[in-house]
Amino acid sequence: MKITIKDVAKYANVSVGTVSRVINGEKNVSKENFQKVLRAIEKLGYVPNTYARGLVSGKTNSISIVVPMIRTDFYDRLINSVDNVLIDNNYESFIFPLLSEYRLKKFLEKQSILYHSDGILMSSLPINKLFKDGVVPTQKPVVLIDMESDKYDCVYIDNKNIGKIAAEILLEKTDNLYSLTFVEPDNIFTSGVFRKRLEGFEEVLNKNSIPFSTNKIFHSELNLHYALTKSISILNKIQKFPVGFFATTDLFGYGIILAAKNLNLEVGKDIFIVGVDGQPWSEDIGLTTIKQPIEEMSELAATMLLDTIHSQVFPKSRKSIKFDPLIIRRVSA
Amino acid sequence: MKITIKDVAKYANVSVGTVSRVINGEKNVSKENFQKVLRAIEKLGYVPNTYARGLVSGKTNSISIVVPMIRTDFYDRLINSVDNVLIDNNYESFIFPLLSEYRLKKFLEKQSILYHSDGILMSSLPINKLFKDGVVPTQKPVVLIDMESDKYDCVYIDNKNIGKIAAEILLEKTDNLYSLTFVEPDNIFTSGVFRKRLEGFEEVLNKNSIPFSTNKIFHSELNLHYALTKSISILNKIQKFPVGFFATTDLFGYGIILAAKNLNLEVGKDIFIVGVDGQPWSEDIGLTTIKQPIEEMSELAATMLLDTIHSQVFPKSRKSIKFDPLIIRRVSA
DNA sequence: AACATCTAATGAAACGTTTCAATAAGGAGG
DNA sequence: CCTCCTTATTGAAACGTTTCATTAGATGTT
Repeated sequence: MKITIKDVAKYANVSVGTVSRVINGEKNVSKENFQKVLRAIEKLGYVPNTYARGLVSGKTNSISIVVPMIRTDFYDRLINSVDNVLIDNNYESFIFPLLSEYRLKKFLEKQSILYHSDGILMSSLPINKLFKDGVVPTQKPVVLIDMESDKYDCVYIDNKNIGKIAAEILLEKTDNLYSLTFVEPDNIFTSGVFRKRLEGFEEVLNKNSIPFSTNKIFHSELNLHYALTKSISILNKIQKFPVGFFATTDLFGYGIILAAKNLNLEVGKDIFIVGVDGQPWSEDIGLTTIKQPIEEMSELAATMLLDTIHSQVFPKSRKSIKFDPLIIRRVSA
Repeated sequence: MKITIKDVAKYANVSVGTVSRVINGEKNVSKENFQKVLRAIEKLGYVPNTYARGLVSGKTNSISIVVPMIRTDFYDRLINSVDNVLIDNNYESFIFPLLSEYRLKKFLEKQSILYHSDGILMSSLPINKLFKDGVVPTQKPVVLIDMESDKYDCVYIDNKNIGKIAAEILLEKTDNLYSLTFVEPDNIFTSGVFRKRLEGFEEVLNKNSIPFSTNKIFHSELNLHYALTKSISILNKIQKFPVGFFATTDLFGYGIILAAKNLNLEVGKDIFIVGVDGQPWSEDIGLTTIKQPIEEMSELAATMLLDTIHSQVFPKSRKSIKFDPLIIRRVSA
């Protein structure tokens, strides 16, 4: 049989209102009754019904985190950082990884369970491609991470700037420059970060009148196996050394380093490499990398979201917060 | 302003009961009224309130999927397969990756949102370590994937058997055998699959009186970088060839293959390798592997869970379903 | 002593659905 | 023409909370 708040009230010999106030940690409960209610809850094994709560209060003490996938370090760190903020505020999170076309379609509909939490945190998605006019189909507060929008609060890093920084670092060493990058399929999942990074890179080279055209840009899939194979074939073709590589993600930097070792090229002398992401293992392989402060960004975004949820003031002013990347120099450049 | 079922009823000039039946696809609605209601819903932008629904019906048309982490191919495939079953039944899924101690703690509590769906699908977790007496704190139906229990329906693969098969394959080639495996930390997240695989492997070797002790077992972390580095140092120490390796997961097989190529060893001649998982990329690198039929297992588990949810009969008979692994032979063994 | 203020507690209304008993209308079978 | 099903519809009860107006008593202020 189901235990309801009424059973608790009866057992503790108080009114349901009092039990409710105890559960929600509100004041105006005598110490004596507070204890009586706690004991009753414990004794009866009472668990508040989320649906009844949500129905009447409109609050659920939960938020939704929407991410394109969950197979990378990036989102792992993101989710953990958000959770850290939620703990302190007694919130829970639902994670919604898109993963497939089916899931995506579900999540675009306004009746999706995604929108039944108190707020939405969305990361690394092309909001303007996904939603008509870039508007998420909900009245609930929305905060974006690693995305830009003029309609919602957002916390992001300037990917173009990452490319610029990479160019500047590599130019200290050589102007014989190449890039290994990922061609994002032109689908609704992709936000174009790789393209933006490369744009920034090209911009600096152009400004310095250094020749850089499509024949200097190579492509890989997002796995080490492919990156390594590709890097070996690229390095075999290169005539002039030293050479510099902008790896638009650390993974590619890893592939290039492995290939270089395979071909007996000395990293930091014959070949210079700058990666992006600041993966923990980049240290082990001596990869110079440009790191995104994911933890800081995620925590700030979560805090902003909770603030908006709790705020009574409408409309709140929209904030757009840009973070600077962190440069981590190692032997590779 | 919020649009409720009453607004729809008024607009369509029918009763709320009729609107409810339309929403839920029940019969006994005239074609005319059906269309009128649909138009009203569209026009007013009505979205049913999940909380009101859950409160009165006790159903949510959603299930929870609990996984230890979400950064591997295994769970990616598992979730997609489950989703495929859910689509056909108009269900949605919530994914609960444990990820951190905090999340774990949350999910062990009986009031966790995890238990507010219609059923729970749990994968690859040490149920007896996590829950007292191996009992999940809910009355909702539970089905386990890649786990064994005498209390719940489960769909699993015999990991010990995987080790046995690996031994038999490698013994065709050589009895100079080693293993590269993962030492699962003795915490509440780990289910001991790696240990079981190795046990099966050792059992066959013992039966064949082949010397195999701890000095033949090497350990790696679960990332390619580590596996590769470790493999190189191992192969450098090995004197006698050919040599055979049981990689308790494909990832380690990959590391060994990369290391072998690095040291100019011919895979399939100087060195034999058997991996576990049947990752898609194992084909590209010619890795012989023992695959778990994740898709089949997951789909079956999801179907069983939905059956139990819809079943009126209690108690249902408990089922324990064991799958056989698939052997995929390639150049590496 | 009179009045205002604060704290603790109550009980009922409200939240937005589903479900169910009740009713009406139509058609089939005799 | 009567009875019995079947189909379509209604309106109200029920679900388990939170919230709010109300009350009562205790405390403080003039």
